[in-house]
Amino acid sequence: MRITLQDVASKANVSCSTVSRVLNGSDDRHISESTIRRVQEVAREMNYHANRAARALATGRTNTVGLWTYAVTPAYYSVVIGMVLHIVKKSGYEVQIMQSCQAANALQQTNMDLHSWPVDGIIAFDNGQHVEACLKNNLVTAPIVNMGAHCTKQTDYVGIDVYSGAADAITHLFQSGRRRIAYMVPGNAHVQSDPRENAYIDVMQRLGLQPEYIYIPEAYTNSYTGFNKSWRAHARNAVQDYIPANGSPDAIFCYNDELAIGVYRALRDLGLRMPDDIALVGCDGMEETEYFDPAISTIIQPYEAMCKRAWKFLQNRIEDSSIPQQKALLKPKLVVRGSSCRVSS
Amino acid sequence: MRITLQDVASKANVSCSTVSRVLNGSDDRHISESTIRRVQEVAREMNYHANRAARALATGRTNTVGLWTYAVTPAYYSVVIGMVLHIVKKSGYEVQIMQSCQAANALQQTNMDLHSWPVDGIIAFDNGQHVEACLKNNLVTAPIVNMGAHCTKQTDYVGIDVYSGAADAITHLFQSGRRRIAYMVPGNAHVQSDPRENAYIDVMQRLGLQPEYIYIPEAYTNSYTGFNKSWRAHARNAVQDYIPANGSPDAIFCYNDELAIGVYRALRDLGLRMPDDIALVGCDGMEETEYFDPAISTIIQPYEAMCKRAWKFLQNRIEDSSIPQQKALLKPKLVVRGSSCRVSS
DNA sequence: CTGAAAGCGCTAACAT
DNA sequence: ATGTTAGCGCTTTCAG
Repeated sequence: MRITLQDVASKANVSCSTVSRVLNGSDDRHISESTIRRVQEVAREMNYHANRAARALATGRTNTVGLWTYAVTPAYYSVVIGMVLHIVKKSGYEVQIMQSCQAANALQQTNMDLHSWPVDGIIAFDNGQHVEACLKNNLVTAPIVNMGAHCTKQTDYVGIDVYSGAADAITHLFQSGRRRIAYMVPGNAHVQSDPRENAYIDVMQRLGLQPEYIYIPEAYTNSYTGFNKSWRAHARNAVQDYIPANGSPDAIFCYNDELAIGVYRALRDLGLRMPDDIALVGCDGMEETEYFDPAISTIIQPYEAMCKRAWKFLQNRIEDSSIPQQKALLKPKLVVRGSSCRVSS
Repeated sequence: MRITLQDVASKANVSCSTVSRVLNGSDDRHISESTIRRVQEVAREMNYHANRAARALATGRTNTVGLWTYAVTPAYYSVVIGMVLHIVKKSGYEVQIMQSCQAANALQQTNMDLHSWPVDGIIAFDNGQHVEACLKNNLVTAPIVNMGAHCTKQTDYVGIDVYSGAADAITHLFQSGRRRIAYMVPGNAHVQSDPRENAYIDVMQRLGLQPEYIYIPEAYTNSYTGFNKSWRAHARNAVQDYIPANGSPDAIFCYNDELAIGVYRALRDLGLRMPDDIALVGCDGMEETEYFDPAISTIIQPYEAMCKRAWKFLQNRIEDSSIPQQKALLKPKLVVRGSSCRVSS
């Protein structure tokens, strides 16, 4: 069977408390060098590893952090998930992924998850509203760090200033001569009061231009799992319908890169050339945007820095819950490519 | 604090064993209808949820399954991960993701993971070799179901017959007049004895054609995490170097779609037209392949069926470890698009 | 510096 | 049909 603390203790001729102390490196107690060495050696040669369940029961801490994400899809979500797994596991924690995209019962689901296997802390990615709802309903006792473009300010957070990135994008389009600049956005609830959209509205107004929306029906984007048809397909369909009916804008700025890729394909379908006939800018910095021809302009988000910072914040908070609120705001970066500008490709 | 079984028991005026029995629905015991109803009601109104750590300690089962994957990246890995999470969580299990891509210490890492929080079972995706290594070293006691194109036959498995898909692809290229058909493949260890490659070798030989390889250096693909430059970039570079030096093949068949996308871009860089000058076929069925222009031909894998089947197999095995080996082999499907054929797009 | 013992919340014999 | 009790493997007072 599995090796227990007792097994190690017997073999090393000490009590299990001693083994526990050695292996956890408790500082307050002094243990003789020789005992330490002996115990460590025995533990290693027996290939001993503490049973986390038992430890969790004894300490009340699970050494697990929850990762809240809207979905797990081959887009920026998975980039962030991969990074968080990598970073957090290095610190000896496990990661438990919770998807909040089953919109209808998200709260209830979260409630279950939280109660069944209490986590020591939560990293929430782009889920400000969900976080606020959980807080309001007293669902969570574990500390939360919120990160991404849609952060609540009620917790520690590592935000990304998408507003500035989006403003840069609109300005760039204007400066390269575009006037009819449309914004493509999913109509679903989880993106209410989106900074990209606010930037779009503000900058368009300042420039004296008329906002123009291309919507993706809420129904399509509301329950996005690996099983569904993706946002790309819906974006493609939307543009295929929209442009013949309304004529072509000079530029389309998209809520994210998945949509931009769908739009890209629709424009090719319709025989419109980028950047000559129409300019295209996405958002998020998904790597594949660079592989289209022309490459698709986008707003690159500093995901790695964001994840590392968030985990640092969470560790601080777990260690001492009384520290003042931790805040950071990272800047994304507009990358102009061939889809919106004749210069580069 | 958290609600315990005892709290519920007190409030319902029963013992905790009764509560436990009611909530777990033990069949062998009979409990009065009224008690059942009362306990359930109290539990619900107190928002009681069992502590998994305590349960795990008592039962020796964690209600957690390990998901072994090579990496977490915005490619087919994340499609599969999203599906597994979805499917497995619905059965009340937690999922613990383990990445085996840190090649050097994969075994050691796995060893640690396995011992620290024992899982009830493991779903291993595309990791046959790693699975075999773990088996050989007696690292695993939990049952394993291996799924994907690289399965070991030593466990229950849900394989995908990529050999046939790849053979179809080569045949298709030949039939549309291609003769110099190159195969692009990463040179790293985790794909030794790959069915695609075997199919390539066999079919080329049968057709009397000379195999031709475009390699991606092992160093690049060996430690693929979210932090690294992706395979796409390496594929692009490889082709940018290869074709000027060796002239252009009539067709390139790629180990996966990420590579195909990199190749796509390199061909555009070099001014080569698809499908006129050269044909391109990828493998895996990543959705974005459809959004390039021309759309990239690929081999679509039945991921959803695979995941569901694998979980079924694992549940069977967990329930009764003595059942005979469970095997399934699913067929992928070649999808011919504009990158390899003038007809469709 | 080390050991003994209580207890974390739950399940599963074993009683009744 | 329900209650009592003995652990599961670990941490952590409290003794010594």
